[in-house]
Amino acid sequence: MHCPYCNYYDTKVTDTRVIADGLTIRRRRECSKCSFRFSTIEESEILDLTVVKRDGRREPYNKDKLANGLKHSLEKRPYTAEQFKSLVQKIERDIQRRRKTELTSHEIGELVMKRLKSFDQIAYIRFASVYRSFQDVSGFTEELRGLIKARGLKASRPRPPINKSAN
Amino acid sequence: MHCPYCNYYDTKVTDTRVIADGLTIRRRRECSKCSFRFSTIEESEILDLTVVKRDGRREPYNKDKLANGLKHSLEKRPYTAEQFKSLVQKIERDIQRRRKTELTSHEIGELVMKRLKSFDQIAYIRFASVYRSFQDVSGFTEELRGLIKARGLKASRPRPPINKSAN
DNA sequence: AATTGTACCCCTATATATTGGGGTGGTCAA
DNA sequence: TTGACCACCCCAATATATAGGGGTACAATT
Repeated sequence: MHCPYCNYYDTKVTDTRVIADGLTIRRRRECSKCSFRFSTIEESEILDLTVVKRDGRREPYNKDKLANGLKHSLEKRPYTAEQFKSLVQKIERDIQRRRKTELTSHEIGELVMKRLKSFDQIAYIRFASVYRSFQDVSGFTEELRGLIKARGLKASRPRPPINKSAN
Repeated sequence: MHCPYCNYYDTKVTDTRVIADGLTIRRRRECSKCSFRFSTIEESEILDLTVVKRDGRREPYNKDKLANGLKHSLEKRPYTAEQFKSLVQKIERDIQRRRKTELTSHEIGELVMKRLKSFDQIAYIRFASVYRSFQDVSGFTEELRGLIKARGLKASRPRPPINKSAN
């Protein structure tokens, strides 16, 4: 990896730590030429997945689009950056567990809903009303009714930013 | 690094490629237990920098905040994801070249402006009007006058998404 | 005032990743 | 329809990173 300071092509690793539940590697690197030190992060990334949209168009999977959709549903809702990151990681893990090179945006939407439901119920309803409304209105209103009855529409408290074992 | 599929702690690298002008390493990994294959990305990350805000409060540097500020200035402006990423990388490189563990938000704002000026002049003006307005109004209006005269307020065309040599 | 967490630093033996070669299939643009 | 580009696949020799130890400093939290 190149040096961010002088752009020399060769840098060496001086320290390696596994962090965040083993999902991330943090390295400390040093430039072979100017000795500049810097940190790097290695993380899993979904690179070769094609998303098939409702109209049939296909496009490369894009983490930012997932994150933006989630942020939209979570607008003005209480959550920390760590909690959000963990949510995205869980959804991406669900995607990877499908072992597919193509997924429909609807399939991804279902995975998102599954995780959102236990993360923040208000966001879940917002998201679901977009992704499901035109498919099973009756089932969705049932769901809504159930939530209202059970919890009086209070959102579930976002969990503390602790990554427990796999989920 | 743990396996995203079965969460086993040990995965092995099967392939390594340096990409994006040497600023990024893409690895292909395989789980020692379930043989699941996945990709990872290693990138430079600024972890130990404290930002001193105008009111004196100090907080850890946060790439997302930088990105959000930029996106705000670039609202409705034409640019690609690659161009945006390259812009953020350049600014972070400028930050690293300062070799400081603390920077004021004003200093970061200056670095942002320097890069934004050649990226998109409309965004530059938007950003500058926030970061500079209360400090040197006369200098800023001079700047504006110059831009209007020289270019009739047309933004510079975002460059094609090619990363040339260091800058 | 004490504790937790994070980034950072250093060290060493062992195991692992890397580089460079060669190659496939798919998508996108010319 | 041809070429470019990207993610992916495989192999083998060499060089490099890793894990695990132990440690400092600082900030935020309790």
